Amino acid sequence: MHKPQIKKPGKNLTKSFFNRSVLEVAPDLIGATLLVDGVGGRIVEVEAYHHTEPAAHSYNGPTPRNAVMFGPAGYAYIYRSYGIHWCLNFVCEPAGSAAAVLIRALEPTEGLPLMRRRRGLPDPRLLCSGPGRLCEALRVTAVHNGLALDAPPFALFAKPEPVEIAVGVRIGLTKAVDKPWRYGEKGSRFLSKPFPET
DNA sequence: TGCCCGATTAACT
DNA sequence: GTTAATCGGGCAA
Repeated sequence: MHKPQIKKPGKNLTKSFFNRSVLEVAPDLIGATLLVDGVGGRIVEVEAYHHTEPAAHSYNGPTPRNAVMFGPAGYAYIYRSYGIHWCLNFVCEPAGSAAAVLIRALEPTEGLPLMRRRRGLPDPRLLCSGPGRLCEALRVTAVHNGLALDAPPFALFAKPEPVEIAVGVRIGLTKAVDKPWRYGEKGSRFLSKPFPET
């Protein structure tokens, strides 16, 4: 009689969600839920990249590594960072824009024991607070490069309610350092770095 | 072919 | 605050 209710964090995100300006999609992702094989949490920090600015991997045109960025919206672009870490991006805008959103931090909600084991650290704040960290916690690697975001192993749900957004400059760059294309949930304790107070 | 450096992290002092 | 770890992309030669 009582129907077991799967509590969805929000409505499923489709490819059309990503087929917009990367500067609209990026803040819209704050508060959305990202799961990989059922493990993940709420997105609390992202950065936008676009081929027209020199900080983007796509700035110098297509290569084997960044090919996915030049494809259609709604797919995962994954690259190796500093020879050590993996970083996860969502491709946005019509094919050829080579625009993407880097997922920088999650608030862990699903599969915490598994994430703790993968990370080897008990502190929930250190599970997904950084692009390399969250890829390790969700076990995202090159095998996910080019996969659609609206099909397993990915699951994405829109934010169920509005979120207060903080804006700042992107982290770890030497080029185009002044663009305010970093977005986060204001006051979140799961950011890779705090946003400077206004 | 060789060289430099990066959308990072953790373990140091 | 500093630095080692570690490797593929991109460019010069």
